[in-house]
Amino acid sequence: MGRAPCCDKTKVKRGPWSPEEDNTLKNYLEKNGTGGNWIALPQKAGLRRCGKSCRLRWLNYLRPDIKHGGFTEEEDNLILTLYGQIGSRWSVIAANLQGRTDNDVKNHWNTKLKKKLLAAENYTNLSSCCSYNSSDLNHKFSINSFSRNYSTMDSNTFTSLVDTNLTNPNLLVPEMLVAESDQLFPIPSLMEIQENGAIQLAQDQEDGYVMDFSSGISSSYYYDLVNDFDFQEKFIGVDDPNYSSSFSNYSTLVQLQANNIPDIDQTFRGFQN
DNA sequence: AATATGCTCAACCGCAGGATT
DNA sequence: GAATCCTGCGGTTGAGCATAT
Repeated sequence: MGRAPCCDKTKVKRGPWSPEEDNTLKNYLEKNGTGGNWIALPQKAGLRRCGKSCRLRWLNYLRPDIKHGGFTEEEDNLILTLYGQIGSRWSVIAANLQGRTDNDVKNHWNTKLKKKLLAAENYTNLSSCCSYNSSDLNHKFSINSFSRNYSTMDSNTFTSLVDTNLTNPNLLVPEMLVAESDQLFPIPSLMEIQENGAIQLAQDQEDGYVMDFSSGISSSYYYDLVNDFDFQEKFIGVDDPNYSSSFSNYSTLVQLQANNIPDIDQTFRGFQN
């Protein structure tokens, strides 16, 4: 047996809402609320609309706390970050952006951000696939390492890929790991990070933690720490010719990310040398 | 100026899943 | 426990506007 339709489509109006309909719906909801039943609402409010349509119109357009207008750079960065972590769960992403609806975020993604990301990924080449095992630490890592050629990427595109505002507290930077060709360099220990600070470490380890191919391809990475030492690759910074001081940019990001770890001891427990 | 093409975003659709009967 | 109702969600569509040819 199929589902009964939510309303009789021959008897309801469809398509764009008129200002009069908007006023009717807004006035009704401000006075009475939804009454816990969107299906019955249009009849009570005197609208020839489907309940689902009323709900959508209210949630996506008429609500007083809706933010209309273009997305800021900060919002773009947050969407990109969250999409990388949870995918197309627009309602969850929208919940992190005050005044934005899932529909807004989804539209923005489909029309702007997806293209931005695809353009960026055209610069992405798989360079190697490595694994790092440490019996001392009793943990195993399996890491896919990618290198990206940013040499021709404009700085706006580059900036849009980096969560410079660090708005998501779940983002962690437990390690820096850099590969040169297929070789992996050691991951700095917690002790080293605590004693020297991430900036100092990055500056001290120019040859170890930053790839610098003569071809112009260079990259650095940080990793999310998720679910019991399961690492997810994230991008942090590059040696980009468009940046006069790209290495200091990278170091700053590492430091900011390190500061953002709420409980570094807890994060690294079991990891230390 | 006319037409084609691309872009934006409001609105719709169908499904999943929780609540209710 | 099954059937039905209702809400919320993500995917998709298409009208209207902007820009290119």
